[in-house]
Amino acid sequence: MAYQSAFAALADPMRRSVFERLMDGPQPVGRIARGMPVSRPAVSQHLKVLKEAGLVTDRAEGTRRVYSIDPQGLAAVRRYLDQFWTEALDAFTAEVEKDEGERNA
Amino acid sequence: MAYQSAFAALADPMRRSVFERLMDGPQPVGRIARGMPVSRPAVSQHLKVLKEAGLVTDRAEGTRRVYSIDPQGLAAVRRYLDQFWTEALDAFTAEVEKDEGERNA
DNA sequence: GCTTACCGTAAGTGATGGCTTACCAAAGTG
DNA sequence: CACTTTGGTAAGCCATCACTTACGGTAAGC
Repeated sequence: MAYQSAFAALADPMRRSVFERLMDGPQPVGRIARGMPVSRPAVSQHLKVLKEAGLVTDRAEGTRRVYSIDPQGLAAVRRYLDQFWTEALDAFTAEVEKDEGERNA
Repeated sequence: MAYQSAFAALADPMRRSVFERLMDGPQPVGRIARGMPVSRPAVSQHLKVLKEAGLVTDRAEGTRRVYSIDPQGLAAVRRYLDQFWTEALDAFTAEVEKDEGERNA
């Protein structure tokens, strides 16, 4: 249902980096920002976008905010792609079979 | 391997519309553009981006160019997401179980 | 209470990107 | 050959966006 914002969120390379960092498990903003080529506020803004896209969740832990990956957004994108999968793949292989490898680009 | 450009390509709503139109099967540019709120050159530009992202392929048919969905780009995005799937989902459910529903957003 | 650490937000700026119109090339049709 | 159809490309414009610095607000430590 929110695959639209999820795509937009994952389109930016830096924001993907932020997202991928969370693969190592939940982390506070400061830790995520450390070692990144952009400022901490920039990371905060990226996290906000990711959160609105349902790709991450945050929880307060003292003065820190710990972010973790939210499977919800991932699931939305996955569903969107799967919607194409059979449909498009059928049409594609049908095309390929029709003119059996006379084209390759 | 080209999930990067695929995400960027699918981030734009209008470009997604172009892409989704191909679900009805391979179509020439003119047919795709007809009924769309943007000009035909705009559609051409979108198709170029989609092509470079490995999401569509084109073949010449007389003076027309017929575009179809290319599963290759879809597969790349799918693999990228799956890479998170287990990893992130494990971490997530682990977190959820740890503080068993005391937080909800 | 004061200071420090942590983080979100506001404002401003430079770059990216999607759109339009205009133009050009190629393939069919008389 | 002239004419039409089809579609890719160039140039220019305007909106969006990612980044920076500056600021404010809250929780912990002394």
